Amino acid sequence: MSQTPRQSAERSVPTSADVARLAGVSRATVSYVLNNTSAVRISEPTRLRVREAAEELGYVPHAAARSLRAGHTRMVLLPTGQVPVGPLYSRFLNEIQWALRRLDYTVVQYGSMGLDGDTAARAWAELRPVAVVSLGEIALTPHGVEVLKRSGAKAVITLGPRHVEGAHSLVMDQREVGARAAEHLLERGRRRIAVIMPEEPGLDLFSEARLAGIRQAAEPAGATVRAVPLAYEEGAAEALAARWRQLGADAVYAYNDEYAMLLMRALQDAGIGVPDETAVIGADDLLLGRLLRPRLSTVRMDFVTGQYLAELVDRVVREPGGAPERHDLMGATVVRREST
Amino acid sequence: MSQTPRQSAERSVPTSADVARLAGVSRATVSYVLNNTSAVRISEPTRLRVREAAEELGYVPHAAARSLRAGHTRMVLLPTGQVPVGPLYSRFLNEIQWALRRLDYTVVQYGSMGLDGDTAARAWAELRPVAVVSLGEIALTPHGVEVLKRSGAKAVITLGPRHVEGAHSLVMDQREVGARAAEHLLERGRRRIAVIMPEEPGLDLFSEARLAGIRQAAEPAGATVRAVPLAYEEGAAEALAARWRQLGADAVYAYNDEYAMLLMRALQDAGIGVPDETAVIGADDLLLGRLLRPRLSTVRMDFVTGQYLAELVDRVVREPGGAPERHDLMGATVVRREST
DNA sequence: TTGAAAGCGCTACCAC
DNA sequence: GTGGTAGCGCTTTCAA
Repeated sequence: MSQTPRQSAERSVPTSADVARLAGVSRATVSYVLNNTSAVRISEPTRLRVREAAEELGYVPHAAARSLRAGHTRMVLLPTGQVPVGPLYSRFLNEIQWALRRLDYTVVQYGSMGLDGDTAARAWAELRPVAVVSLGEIALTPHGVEVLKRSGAKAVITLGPRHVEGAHSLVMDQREVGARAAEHLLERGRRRIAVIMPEEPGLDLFSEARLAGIRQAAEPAGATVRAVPLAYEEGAAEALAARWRQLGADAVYAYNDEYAMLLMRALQDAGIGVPDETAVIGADDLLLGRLLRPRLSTVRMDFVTGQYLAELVDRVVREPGGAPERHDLMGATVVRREST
Repeated sequence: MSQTPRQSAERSVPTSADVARLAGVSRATVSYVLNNTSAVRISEPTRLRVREAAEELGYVPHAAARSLRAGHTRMVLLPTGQVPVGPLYSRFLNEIQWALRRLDYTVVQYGSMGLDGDTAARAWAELRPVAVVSLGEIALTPHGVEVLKRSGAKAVITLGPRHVEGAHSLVMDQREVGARAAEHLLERGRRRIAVIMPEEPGLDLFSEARLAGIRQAAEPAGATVRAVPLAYEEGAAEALAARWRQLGADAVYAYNDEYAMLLMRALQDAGIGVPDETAVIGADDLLLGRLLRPRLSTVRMDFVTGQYLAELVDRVVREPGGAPERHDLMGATVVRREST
């Protein structure tokens, strides 16, 4: 045996060979029984003996060995990056897991914080997933997609602001969010728009795109747009509110409802009238946004459902031939409440 | 070849044998070079040839094959259940992933929604993780722990309300949270306590324990405790507020700050004074709780850090002999603000 | 310095 | 009905 011996003290992990020995049958038979292989008929007494032996030993099949032999896996890899972006995202994550499990895939989230796109892609490829669904937190490059496909991934699906060469991309153009917000603010007669940029890491992909959308919509109309960084802390919001009038803004788009609420409270405490002096709008339509007064206006996104995405994964896995598709699907609508 | 041939159309996944062939060396040499095996000296020209060949083919090693050969993995499994319970939890999840990655473990989150404890344990065991850190969303049984250990898991660590036989348990007794809240309310002269129980699934383990803690602290002191279900929706909160006076409560503990804020707003809109008529206290010390007026009182938990837990995992993996330990570590303190 | 070969656990082909 | 066995991709011992 070329392998170093196991630590003698502990009983070693039972294999199908152990089950076979205990049941007095061959490993093949064990495999047939435990997998209910229909192509082969095993007598009832034998089945029983095998099952009992497996039970007694606490046998659990070795997924790696199985997939090595099979030449493929049913693993769908969901890379996760920084902190989940919000409740919307969490809900989506749950949905897709549910839906994929129902389609008999094994869903594995793989934390990839601090890895750049190509390093991450390599790490994912080592696991030989049948599909990778990148939720846009890690920037997947065309090269990364290529690596994954070469490693056997049938489906590489990205959900994010941009199309990625070679992958099926669900393009959610976050600029839409900014554009809708800007149009709304313009309509309300505002011309000097501040845009809150979260200082927390990992949100850049979203916040930059939303800012760009605002610029595109507002500047041609003669409005000014100014990016203002803000950390998600009470003190930071207070400090910003204290110098708010110097900014000379008559409206603010605040990345999402959480930042918007934080800022709105600080503005109010500093004696700045909302919406009279400054209109405030967020995004994501969180329930909490309805609790402050005035109620927070927001931009709601029509997020793709997990069910839809799971079905897409399954379709592409079964029919990998199809050319990479690009779906543009982000729709965004303003929910006007009292803060604008 | 007993395996069904690959689809002829697609180029098959490159293996180390392909690399060896292209570089004109043996598979052994490829392995030495790519793993920088120090026990063996390979000439620089050979190294280069191997590296180039690997690069050209886009070779990525097969993790399953590697761990099958090695007889063990560096995978730490983090089962995830329902929706993350809150921002506290998300932060913790990130921390532990970071810390474990630094210790050279591969962190994998495995969605286990809708599986009961033992089924889930079996599914986890198939992956042969070196450690499992159960965050208490899935109820791990002593039998489940046994299955995992038999499958080679060196460390099984649970973080939850109860100790689990055979595992290292970090016992966070959520009753503490309820007890602190109750003591605080009693101290403020309240005697009829309502306890909001979320109707959303997956929170029972926490909410029930917190309720029990309130009962233990309040009832001996002559206060009454009444559980009141509430869905996380504006309408539900409104309806509850409308019949609030019939409940005859002078204080409410609302599971966490989000439910507390939702309810507090509804109470205020219904003309019920907070804290005069009804005191409101939440839990988790969310930033958002400081935005409403009156500011929300809350119970803050001293959560174990991800760093600490990662080090525990590593220690147990390296020294699996130690007897399962039980650490009681939940501390909870009231943060009094204006709502009580 | 490099190569041949064994074997990790499993499944599926083929022979009995 | 059941068993023998090859071989999935990889690492590592041993021999050359």
